Amino acid sequence: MSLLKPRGTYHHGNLEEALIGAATQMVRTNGAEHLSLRAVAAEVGVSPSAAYHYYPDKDSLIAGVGKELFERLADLQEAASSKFPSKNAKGARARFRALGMGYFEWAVSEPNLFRLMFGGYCSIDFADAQFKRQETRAWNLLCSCLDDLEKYGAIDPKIRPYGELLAWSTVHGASALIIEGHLPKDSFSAVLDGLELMMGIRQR
Amino acid sequence: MSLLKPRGTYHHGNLEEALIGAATQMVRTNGAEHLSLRAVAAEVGVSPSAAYHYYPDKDSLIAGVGKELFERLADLQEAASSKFPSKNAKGARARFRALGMGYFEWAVSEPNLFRLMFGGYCSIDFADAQFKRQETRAWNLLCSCLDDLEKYGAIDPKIRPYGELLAWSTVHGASALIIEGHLPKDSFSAVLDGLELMMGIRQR
DNA sequence: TCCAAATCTGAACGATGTGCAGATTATTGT
DNA sequence: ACAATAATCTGCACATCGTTCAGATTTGGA
Repeated sequence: MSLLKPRGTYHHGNLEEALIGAATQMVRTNGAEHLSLRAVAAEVGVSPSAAYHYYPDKDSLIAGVGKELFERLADLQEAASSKFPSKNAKGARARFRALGMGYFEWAVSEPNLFRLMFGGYCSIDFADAQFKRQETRAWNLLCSCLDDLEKYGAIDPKIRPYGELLAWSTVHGASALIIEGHLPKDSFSAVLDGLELMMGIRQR
Repeated sequence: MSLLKPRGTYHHGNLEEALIGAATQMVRTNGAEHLSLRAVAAEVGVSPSAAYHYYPDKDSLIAGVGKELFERLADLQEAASSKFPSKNAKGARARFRALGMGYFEWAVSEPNLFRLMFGGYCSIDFADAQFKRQETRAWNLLCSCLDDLEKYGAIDPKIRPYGELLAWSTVHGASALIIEGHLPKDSFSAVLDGLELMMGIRQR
């Protein structure tokens, strides 16, 4: 179903999703801080007030965008994850790297969307079931990867309890610092190298 | 010198700094996304246009706030650093922990200011000398701490080359994820424990 | 003392988020 | 098939915002 309302019609037919779609696109290119509700409505071919039937205010619309983005990120992680079978130490290690790299590449390729998710631009209700499910899904991918590494003796067992926390913090921190220009882009692979070294992640 | 212009006067006398001060305070409590140039001017007792004599637009004012905040953070790190002499392994370790804790506590106690600095809200000119100096100052504190740890054999030499990158990324990432509600507040000490463990940072 | 530079005001413009009354279309019950 | 009701959308209005610009006020130097 199209995002733009056919002219001559009164009902859009798909407004809620169309608004999210247009808003996502506009945040993607202009940044969340420059998003205009009126521009989103115009893009979709609808009056500004129409949006208020689905979202009580602009912040809620942005939160809606955010919720969808967490789903996209979890999908990305799942795709990266499923590329590497992880039936042995080598596979688990490749999966770990793919998860980190996927996270970083998402951040670098879509900095405005990444900022929207993690920069305090959107006030998602953290009790929201849909959101919780997506974040848990991504978190579990990381956990099971670490579990595999442990199973194959490919991670320092002393470090294992800190694994999820450290991996996410480090990868997220490096990604954030890089897209904001505080660290050079090419430093990420070094971060990942260092992280694997520190965690005792090795083949075999 | 006061921030509010005495009524009955025409010239403020200290507008540039007063604007930054008022803006900082308002960002601190309301967040950068809700900062109003007009409100800042009113707070200082001046017409909105007056600000344009010192800052070409609102973004520049926010950037000015940001620049000052990086100075404040470097000061904080310096204070935390100088509390721990680092004349031996134990001291160097305490200093490392103080640097990490100081960074985190700053983030947690002033989330809106932290977001302004690192969330893409302010477009600081990274070539700006004043900014560069402050960021370098903080970076050097971390480097010399790691150097000390190395000197006293209190860090895994294999890890040392990745030290600054990993420490900053991890501490920053955990801080950011925590203030945005993605991780519980009390997880930070675990992150720091894990980081020290991973880096082979130990007493003696 | 007088002139130039620095500093600030006031009014104005277009754009924005949001509320509300009412118009238009879809859906449901009979 | 038709009427009543709900869902959806429009148009207008209002306050606020960032920004511009002509001009008022003050300061400092020759």
